[in-house]
Amino acid sequence: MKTLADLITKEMEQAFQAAEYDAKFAKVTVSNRPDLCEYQCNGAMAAAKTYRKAPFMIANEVVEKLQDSDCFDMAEAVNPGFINLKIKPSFVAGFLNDMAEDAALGVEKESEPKTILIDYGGPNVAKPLHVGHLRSAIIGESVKRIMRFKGNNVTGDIHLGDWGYQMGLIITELEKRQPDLPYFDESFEGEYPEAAPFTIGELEEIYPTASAYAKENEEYREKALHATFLLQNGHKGYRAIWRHIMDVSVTDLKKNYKNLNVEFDLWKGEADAQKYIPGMVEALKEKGYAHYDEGALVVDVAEESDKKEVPPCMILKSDGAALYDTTDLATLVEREELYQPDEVIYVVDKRQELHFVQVFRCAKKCGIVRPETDLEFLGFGTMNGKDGKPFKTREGGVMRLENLIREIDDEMYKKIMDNRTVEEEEARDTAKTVGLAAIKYGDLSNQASKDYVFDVERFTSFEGNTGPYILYTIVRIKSILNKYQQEGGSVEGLRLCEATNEFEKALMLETAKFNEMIDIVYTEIAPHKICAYIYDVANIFNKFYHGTKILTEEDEAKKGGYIALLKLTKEVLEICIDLLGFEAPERM
RNA sequence: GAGUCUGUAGCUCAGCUGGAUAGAGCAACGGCCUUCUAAGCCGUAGGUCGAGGGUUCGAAUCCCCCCAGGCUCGCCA
Repeated sequence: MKTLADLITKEMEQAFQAAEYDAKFAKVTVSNRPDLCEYQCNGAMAAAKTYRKAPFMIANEVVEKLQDSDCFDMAEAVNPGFINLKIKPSFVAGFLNDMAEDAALGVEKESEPKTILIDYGGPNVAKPLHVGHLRSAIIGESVKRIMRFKGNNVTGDIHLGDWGYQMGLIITELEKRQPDLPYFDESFEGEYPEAAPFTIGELEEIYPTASAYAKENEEYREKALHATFLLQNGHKGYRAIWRHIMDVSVTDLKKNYKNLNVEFDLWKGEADAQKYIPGMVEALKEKGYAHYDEGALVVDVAEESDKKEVPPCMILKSDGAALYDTTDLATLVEREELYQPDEVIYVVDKRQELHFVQVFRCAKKCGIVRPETDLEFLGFGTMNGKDGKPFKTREGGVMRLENLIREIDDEMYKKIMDNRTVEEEEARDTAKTVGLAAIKYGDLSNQASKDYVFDVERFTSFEGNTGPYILYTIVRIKSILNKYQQEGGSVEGLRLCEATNEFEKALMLETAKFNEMIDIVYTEIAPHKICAYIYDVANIFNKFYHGTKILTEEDEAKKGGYIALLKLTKEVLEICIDLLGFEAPERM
């Protein structure tokens, strides 16, 4: 269904035309002076130049044509040429009743659904998740849900870092510790054990140990590099170890992402792209796109309009090995073959922008993707600590994600136990739900592309513009609706009434902006605007709540209207937080 | 050095395809719980929107220049 702003603009267009002005000046926007009006049109001022006429006169002529509109309660021209508007309560109520009947609350699905692949998460196997992985997961998940809500065919791919030097390091360290394992016996002919020779805990210790040792011991480093080479060239025993690493690590990753309420459709990784590399490299050479430069195989991707030099996309190092560019290109080959996406969105640290510019250009230039494929780089900023520097533990180390979440949950749990008398188990559950909302809202309420400060104290204080405040508002609404039902009322089939006070009107107008807001968020890929919106809704609801007795209202029709408005507000908020990737508890 | 992003209240951030008096939250101060959850509501105080120039009837927003900071700049990912 149309947005409220569109409906109003249409009405305004008719008035402009009736007054013999071009309808293109009729755009109506939300007022920036809520004390004066609800919506406004600035078109008369823009039209003044075209028609060589005072803006105020134009505004007046247009306003005259609006006097018997069934849309506006008030339309007035104000100096220097603003047209100030107030919407008829009946018009808003009608709009909201239509909205309430629609499962998507008035949001239209994409008329031509696209096949979209979102590449996010990007953890490395065998390494614990740390705070650096948080943003990609949170933002990517939200973007996925938004795209999907608009009716697109969306696939989320975790794109594991599961190939390369790190694997060689683990294999080398493992051989050093347990040389008798059959994987290292070149003459071994039997079946390798099914169980992995390490736990996730051991694995997470092996990698950093090996990595540190390789930096000081050249021989060890050479060995690890060689192990990497052997693995990539199909060494049977190393392949078996690799599979163990994958099994153990992916099981653990799934558990961790589940705790974050983040879900991937595909658990593909860099390893899956390897088999596409030889063919791709051959094709690039054959078609003449790639050439050797300083010993490395590269594809030039510089363009004339570049303000700065864009280095070529490197396909093979001078020693013949593949690297980052290669794998990402091969992944695109794979994706094209398996999914033919119309759009691929990369939710990645913004520092990787240049790399993706190179990869995208190369993929387009060499026909790895179709010319019309939309390759989108959604770079996000760094999560900083209170000091404005990248987030660290108190000791200065990298903060593990699990620990961060635990810290927030514990803080949350204390707060719940202090404030309310609830069972311990319920408090634990609620703490998890609210803690996750605090983290996700804290992240998503900032523009993705900017760095932001993750302040544990602030995020656990739960006041003001926070996830918990939003949840608290939803819980309040739920509580009233539940009580209404306990008293024998039914929330189904109720109709919203015309607003009779300013708080109710404000809430209705805000709720009515839902589908317009979603469309903006969708086209701009801007989850933070959902946060801004629900914060407004929550604020306005709380004002309304404060000033209006709902359940004790004696006029039954009016009370029914209130309940219908509450139900709709709750649905709007719940859809929004679902798009952000968290949910509300029943009580808190 | 080049490119790029950022600079808005003490702190953390919105607003940036130009509109009327630049908005929130936190922190500070003062009110509101025998009544639907006080994780709330109401109020007070706090700003030459980094500096300067320009375009415009109108600039935090667009253009130029300068200052400060972050990030990136071919064989790591």
